[in-house]
Amino acid sequence: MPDPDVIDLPNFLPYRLAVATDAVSGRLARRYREEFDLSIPEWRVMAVLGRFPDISANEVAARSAMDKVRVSRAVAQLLRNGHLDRRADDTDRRRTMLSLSDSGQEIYRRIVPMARAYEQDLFARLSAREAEILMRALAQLSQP
Amino acid sequence: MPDPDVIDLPNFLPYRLAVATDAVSGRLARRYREEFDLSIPEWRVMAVLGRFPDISANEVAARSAMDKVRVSRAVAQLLRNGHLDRRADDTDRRRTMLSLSDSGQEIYRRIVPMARAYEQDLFARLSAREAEILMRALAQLSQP
DNA sequence: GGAGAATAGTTTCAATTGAAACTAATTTCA
DNA sequence: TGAAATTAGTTTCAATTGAAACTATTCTCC
Repeated sequence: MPDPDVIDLPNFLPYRLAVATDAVSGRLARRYREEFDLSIPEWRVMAVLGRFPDISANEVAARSAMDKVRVSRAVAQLLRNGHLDRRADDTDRRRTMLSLSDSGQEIYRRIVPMARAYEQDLFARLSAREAEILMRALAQLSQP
Repeated sequence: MPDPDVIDLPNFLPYRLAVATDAVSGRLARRYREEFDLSIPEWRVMAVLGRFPDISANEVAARSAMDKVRVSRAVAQLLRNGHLDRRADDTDRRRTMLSLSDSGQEIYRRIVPMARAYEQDLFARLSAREAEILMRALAQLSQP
């Protein structure tokens, strides 16, 4: 029976979530950086474009849980590094359609198995039932 | 059966974790700021000192999953706002022992029920069994 | 005892971030 | 129409962050 006047940080859900995310994202970020010279925002942009080619920066933002500023900067960096192609949308010249360049596709082809393997290593710490419930619980907690 | 050459970001565990943490921490951070004028690092320092009074900044860092730089800055801000007392350790004058001041205890007394209530709102989205498994899974994922 | 290594905590510096302001283009509707 | 509002995307500005350097003190062990 926990003391109701005190909070034990390691058992406090928001703290535990943050610690788990730091651990999981931190390790992954290091590998993206070391093996592919990508930041997490850059990876997210590539992941979205690998799955949904030829969409606008706005659509990337909507599908990556990032605001347009972060997407804009990640896209700019990926363009500098030659990993994206960008073309103006003829019917709406405010929009620019993005897709992975050849070099971007090459990286994508290599990064996906690595990311999957990392995810599998994480799931290996859990039973199938735990994994399923975890994913469902995270979806619940993500709702506004 | 998912396509093994593509990653679907919304089902990718590290991404889902990050999104859930952003949502949960973001809402909480806003309330700490609006109701108590505290940042998350400042709240963590106070939470640790509420549970373990009179410990050093180093011990706070160890118990709050923050590095010493973040702790140092949070402590400096809390001192500026009068929420902490600091006294030099006589036996080791590098160390300084920290504890909540009267004003800090007053805030702590009010913030704990709010944090608990927020956590309860989160748990209300889950069954008891889901909650238990979630907490266990997060602990597993936090391991190095 | 005292030189060198280790530790507690702070400061500096550069990178990352989001809010707000901005530019350019499109849509709305009077 | 065309003026006002909206939207896509970028830039500016200030705040937050961590790594590395730093200061001050203590510990190690010859």
